[in-house]
Amino acid sequence: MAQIKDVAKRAGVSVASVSRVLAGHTGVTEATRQRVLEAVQAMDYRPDLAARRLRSRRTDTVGLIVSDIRNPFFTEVSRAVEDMAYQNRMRVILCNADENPEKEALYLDLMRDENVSGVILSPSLPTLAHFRIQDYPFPVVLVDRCDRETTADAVVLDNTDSAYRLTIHLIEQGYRRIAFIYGATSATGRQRQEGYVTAMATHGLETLTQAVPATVDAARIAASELVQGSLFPDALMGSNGLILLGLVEALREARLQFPEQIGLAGFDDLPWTRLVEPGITVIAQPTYDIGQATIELLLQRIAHPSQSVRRVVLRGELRERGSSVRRKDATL
Amino acid sequence: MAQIKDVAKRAGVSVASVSRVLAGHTGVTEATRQRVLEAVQAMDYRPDLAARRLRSRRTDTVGLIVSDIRNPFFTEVSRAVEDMAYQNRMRVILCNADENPEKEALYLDLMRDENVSGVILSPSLPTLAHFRIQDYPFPVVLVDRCDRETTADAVVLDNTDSAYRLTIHLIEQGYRRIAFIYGATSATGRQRQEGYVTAMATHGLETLTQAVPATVDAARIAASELVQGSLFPDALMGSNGLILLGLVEALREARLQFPEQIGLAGFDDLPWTRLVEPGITVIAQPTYDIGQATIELLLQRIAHPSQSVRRVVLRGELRERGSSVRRKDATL
DNA sequence: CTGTTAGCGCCTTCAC
DNA sequence: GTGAAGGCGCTAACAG
Repeated sequence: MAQIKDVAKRAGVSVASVSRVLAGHTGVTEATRQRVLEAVQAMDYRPDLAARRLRSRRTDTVGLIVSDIRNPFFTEVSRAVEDMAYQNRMRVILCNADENPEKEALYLDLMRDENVSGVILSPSLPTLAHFRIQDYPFPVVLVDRCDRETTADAVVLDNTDSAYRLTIHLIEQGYRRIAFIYGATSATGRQRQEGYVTAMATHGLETLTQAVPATVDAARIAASELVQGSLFPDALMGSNGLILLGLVEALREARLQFPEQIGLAGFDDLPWTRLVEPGITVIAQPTYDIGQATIELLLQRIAHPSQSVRRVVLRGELRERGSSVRRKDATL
Repeated sequence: MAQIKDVAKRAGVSVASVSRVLAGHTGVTEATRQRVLEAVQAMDYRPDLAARRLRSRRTDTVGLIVSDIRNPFFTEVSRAVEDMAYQNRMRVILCNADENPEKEALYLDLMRDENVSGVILSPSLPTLAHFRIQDYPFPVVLVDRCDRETTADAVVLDNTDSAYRLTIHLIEQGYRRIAFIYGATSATGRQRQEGYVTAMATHGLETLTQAVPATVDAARIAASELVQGSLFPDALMGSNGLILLGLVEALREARLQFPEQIGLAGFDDLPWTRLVEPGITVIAQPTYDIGQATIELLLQRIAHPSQSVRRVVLRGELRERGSSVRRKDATL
């Protein structure tokens, strides 16, 4: 492997000049610049990143800690982060916390060891509860999940408002006993539940909520009990794509047709929500945009460590489909 | 930040001893070992990875270059890789090539710059065609995609055989004019197409194949033309989950019911294939196992650079569902 | 504008 | 068994 001094020798300059040219510093004669670049090219010189990182004390690396990589929401966010990061000459270290606070802590610790330039994190509820930005030696931008109280850069959906609009939609379609099944491990689920509660209260309706671990199976089991119990909901709402999937499975098992026998709506416009007849009404999240906004916020923060804390809130879009059409016997 | 010399000072030993203890070397008195560990603990000392990497010339980092992170197959593979890698004290650098050979080349180059310990790659067809393991200064294990000719460690599905079995299943169910729509950018698609062709030939049936870019939209458009054209297929097969999704969309648009009006089957047992009535017949891939086997192979290769090349072939599992049930008018 | 040089923090011979 | 010392390859401060 060619080293910087080999390049310097070949170009007939000092290592400092080579370094300067490669760093894009000004104050180098065009002539030397050319000679250096030529030598670099000829020798296929590649700076040793370990050495550079040791010397410069920066890694140009972003840590991405997602709650659950299997959730298509996070997949798409990761894709956006990855795209933008490499465009900005940054590496991405991927970590999947599997909704496990201990793993989150472990990975955050690892990020410290790695001396990353910054971290993107979608914290679980326990982590978020104790989260203080000043506990970390690197900038952190939260994505998807954050509290009103959290003092940190963040990019989130308008969760409460979106859930409110979705609930109102169901109410307007004539549903009354609407049950809300939501993920207990995230701030997002809770905020969406708040929106649901507010909407129900506005119309003087009783609420019916159920917190579950954010998995398909947990949602399926909870929904099964709900529809077969004595509470007789006339519509089901799920707080995210995985939970919504569990609800559909439960309704299939119970042989309940939607919207004829029970209404259905949820979050995340996943491909299958259009394919399951007659289509499922959802709030679509601008997932790629969320990821993009997050990495942009992080890059800005890295560039300007002391700029004021920002929160970017993106709007969810209601996509009405067959699963929530007006009940024949509805009376408003 | 505490450094190794601070720890040494506090423990009353030399930096060499600290280094030895931390590296788990033998030949250190239990007494000094204890004093060092105590000091490390007390000072919350963390070795500087950049320095360690420069000095040791190894990064303990794995590069993961997937074709398309949105494909749930690769999501699950990534999850397994990530799990196992961190369990083995390795970092994972994530790269999403988006089925783009240029991006693949770019990322492979980047892996070289990063001096990674090894790379996991799911190559596009062009990359695979020119792929020679000796062109890279690090071990590479291929995942999901590889040719018969490729001389490299690899973990793949029994693509040809699985496709053969799936096709035979359709034939046995009475389908005759079976069309196969497959991803043109991967060896996988082509191998599955071979299995289809073999199965059709076995029964003296005419083949009907269509290569498309491996995206939902491309598959949808191709399928639309196919079912509305003059070739009148009586069944459709898709070579992976994204393509299968496109096929379903096309059938919906054309208002063709499966299995009544047309049979349907494909690859990848995604959640929605059970939910789309009456369920879609698929070959299920052991995705997590594939990922796990891949990283294990890579770790072995890193440990034993000169061990013989290995190929791990995992078996796909046929899951029969309603979309391929026997046609009423079938005559074998 | 260019070159010389002193480290960045750690590991690892090599003596003792 | 332990310590002293020389780099790993690069950047940046300083001097010219």
